[in-house]
Amino acid sequence: MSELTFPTAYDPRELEERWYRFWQERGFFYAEVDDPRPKFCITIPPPNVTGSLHMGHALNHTIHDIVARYKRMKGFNVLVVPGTDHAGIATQVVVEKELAKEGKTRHDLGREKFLERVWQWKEQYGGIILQQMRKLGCSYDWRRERFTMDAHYARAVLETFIRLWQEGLIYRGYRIVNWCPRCLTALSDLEVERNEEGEPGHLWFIRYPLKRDGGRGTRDEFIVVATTRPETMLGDTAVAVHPDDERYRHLIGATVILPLVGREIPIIADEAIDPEFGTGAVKVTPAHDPADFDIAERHHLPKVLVMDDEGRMVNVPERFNGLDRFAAREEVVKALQEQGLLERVEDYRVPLGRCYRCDTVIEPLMSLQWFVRMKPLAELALQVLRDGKIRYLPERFARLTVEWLENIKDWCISRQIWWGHRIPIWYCLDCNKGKWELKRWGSEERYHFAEDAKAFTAIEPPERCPDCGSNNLVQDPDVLDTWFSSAIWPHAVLGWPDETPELRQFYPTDLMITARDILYLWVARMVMTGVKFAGDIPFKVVYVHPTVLTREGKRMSKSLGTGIDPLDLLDKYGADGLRFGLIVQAEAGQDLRFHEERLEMARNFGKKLWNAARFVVTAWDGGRGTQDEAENFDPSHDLRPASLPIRWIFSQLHKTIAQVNEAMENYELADAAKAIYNFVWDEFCDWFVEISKPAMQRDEGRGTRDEMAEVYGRTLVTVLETSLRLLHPFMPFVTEELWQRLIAYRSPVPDPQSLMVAKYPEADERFFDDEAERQMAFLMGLVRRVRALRADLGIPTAKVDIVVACDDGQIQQLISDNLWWLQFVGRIRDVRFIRSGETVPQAVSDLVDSAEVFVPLAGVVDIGKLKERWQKRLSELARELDRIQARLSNPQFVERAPSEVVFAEQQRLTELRQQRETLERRLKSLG
RNA sequence: GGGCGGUUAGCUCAGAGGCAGAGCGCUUGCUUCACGAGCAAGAGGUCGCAGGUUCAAAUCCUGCACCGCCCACCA
Repeated sequence: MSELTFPTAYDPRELEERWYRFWQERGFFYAEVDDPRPKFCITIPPPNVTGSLHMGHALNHTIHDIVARYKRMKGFNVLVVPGTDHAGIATQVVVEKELAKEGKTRHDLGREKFLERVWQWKEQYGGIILQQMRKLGCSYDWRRERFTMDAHYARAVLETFIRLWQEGLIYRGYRIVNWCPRCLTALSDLEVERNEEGEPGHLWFIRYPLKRDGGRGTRDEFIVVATTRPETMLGDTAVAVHPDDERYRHLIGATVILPLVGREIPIIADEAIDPEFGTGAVKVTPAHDPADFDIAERHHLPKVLVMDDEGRMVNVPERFNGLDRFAAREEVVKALQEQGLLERVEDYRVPLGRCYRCDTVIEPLMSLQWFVRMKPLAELALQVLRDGKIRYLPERFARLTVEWLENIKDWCISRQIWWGHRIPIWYCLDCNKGKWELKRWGSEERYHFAEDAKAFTAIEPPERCPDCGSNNLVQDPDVLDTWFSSAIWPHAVLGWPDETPELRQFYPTDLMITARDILYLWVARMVMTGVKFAGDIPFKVVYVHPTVLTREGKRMSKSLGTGIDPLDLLDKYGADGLRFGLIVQAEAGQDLRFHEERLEMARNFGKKLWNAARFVVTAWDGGRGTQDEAENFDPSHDLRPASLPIRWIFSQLHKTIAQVNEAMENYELADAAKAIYNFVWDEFCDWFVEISKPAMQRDEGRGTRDEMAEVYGRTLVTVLETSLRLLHPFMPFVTEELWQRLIAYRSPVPDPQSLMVAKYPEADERFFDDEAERQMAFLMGLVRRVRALRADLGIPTAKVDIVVACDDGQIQQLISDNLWWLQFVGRIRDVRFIRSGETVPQAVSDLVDSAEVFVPLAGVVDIGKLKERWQKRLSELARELDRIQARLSNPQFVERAPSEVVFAEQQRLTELRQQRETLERRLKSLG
């Protein structure tokens, strides 16, 4: 019956869909707050709603789900909270592109209609990536899915803003920000991409004429400054030199006439100037350069803005007015040339910033923005990190985060876009008379309030001004940086600011699994807000997983065409194949050069398991194997003298279990996966299953139910069942399928339970059996030697009689006791023993430890080949002997090395000498 | 400019003082009754370079080279 219903083909796709539905329907993914078991909680890094699963996500969620399933089987009440991020700029850009296809811009719709449109888009496409995670097998609590703009979440965001505001940690002011002239918004420093070597550009050397009647009595006509952005000179308000620079000391305090503009500006001295660079004299453009802004603050210089939001020149002479920044650059250079003020031009690599969303060159620009004062927040994070309250894996990232926090700068949180959490700040038009102006900005009427305008916060839109009662209120038009809302993710998804049971039960979370690139952008900020607002660290462990690279070591990127779509891989190898193939190449702290071959290996492993299970189920129908049986397998009772292989496989199994558990506890997932792979394939399939075949044989008058068949059958089931539980977190689908077949197969009522909620194997040291391992190693060595002799000498496959030369009665006994399976796996008919040193005519031999095994020669054999083989072995022996002898004859070694090392070497020396002797004799006999 | 990581078989990577490993690839043989996506037997390595510590170094220390990443206001 079983033979009929166990399909020969392993088809991942069909069974994966089936089992996911099964798990989902039975509610195995859900965690309840009143579950008495210890909790284990993870909040996933919310992917952008615009996203589709890429290789980074695939790895990230493979790790998430392996850990979740492992902990669940370990008896934890596991909660994984899924969700998505509204991804302000990214999403707005996507929807704008959609509009562009209809020939519209967002201004054609206006703010409100546009937002409606974005919501529509989000409802339609925002869940795609979470669907893809389900295909991967993710066992998350989908009832608790969150979105960073859910009503409740939005309230948490505003609450956070207001609390920071009340503590004076939020301020509004003019600063140089990273301005994207395409997105028309400010960006934080972390949202700007910089190329290490800079980008090709020029360094222009410009002559600034000194004012003649400056009263300094100098004969210099010019001071020469160098710049990479000549167009900004139109906004210069000073020239700066280093105070100790001998070349310019006499000019400090002099006045220059700013070319093309005619403005008189001073020459000042500032320590920040590097005399080595360029000419040592710097043009100071306070409104367009962060360093110059600081200089201007120190010297009370005016700040002249010469560019608008879209990067066009304003407040400049007619010739340049309205020109785009790059056109203006050419025009300025031309004008300077005309006036003979351009001294020279050098090629130069310019350090440029680019918008992380649209790659447009960032313009550093003075702008009125909202900022968070970060020092006090960073201090909180530093404290918990220095106290080691959060463990980073690999550990070095904790130190890097500390260093980043120590040098933290204020965070620009306002964005001039529409999609996002609108800043909960209102202004009263009446109280702020004279401090505002109304400007048209696309479709919007924008009120621009002065830096010192009075503002107040409110969660709900307020009716009246708290000061004057006026209802002429205007909300700040800006929205918050997306990362401001994701910074509160762990506590906000659990219900903060309300004191929900979820928050009480699951916070702090236990693990944060993330890639390196958002360690500062996101992870560090969660630590700050978690400690500040939720009163505790947001997670106990940060697991930083490798970045997935192409096989050439390049970044995977859609635009470069170097990306690989995990969905294709899912189709090709199944979720189990993708998961296992990915995790075995994910070595901690090391970037991952993705190799599809590994997925092939993983899929092959799935098939290997499938076939092994098919063998076990069809070869032995003696009863149901259960987890209970696996747990209660009593070695002292079940392991009879004829069952060395059983003692051996249990020893190996439990050592593997110990190894896997240890690796899992340290999050060394690749090591755990490889340990299971090696055990299942090399030990269970290649040896134990083969050995069990003669034990299970039903003919030759032994009947089908004799004791031996029974013990081997039960062992096969037990070991396989345990292996499936071990492997389940890595390959959840195929293991569930096989486990159900193995366990629930013959039950008339379908078993409602699942491998998902079975107990994860624990090592039982009673099964560790070094003696069995040693004896098996010898016997396996014997089989390998016999096979190798046959393979090398082309001896046909028919069974042969072998002869073993050995004086050790125990070894003879060992071989005799196990001959029943040695015959099968070694294709041996019978064995005969002789004294060591004796020889057998018409036979070839090889050494197994101190024994020698002879295989008869059938007919002609290539003596040359045989000689070659022995000579090679002899020279290996000689090399090894030399090494040991040299070592042992070194008195320093004998004296200083630990005695057990010395002893082991002496043992080995004796053994090798004996082997050499035998080999030399064999060689001589060949003539 | 500062910091971090890497360099081990043809490829991708483990190994962290005491006999150099895995997967893939390669060679040879195999209709062995679970599996050819398999089985069996093999070949293949001055552990980046140069010094040092040690009885003993892929492994620890110093320096160098090359590759990759992060941070930084040299205009």
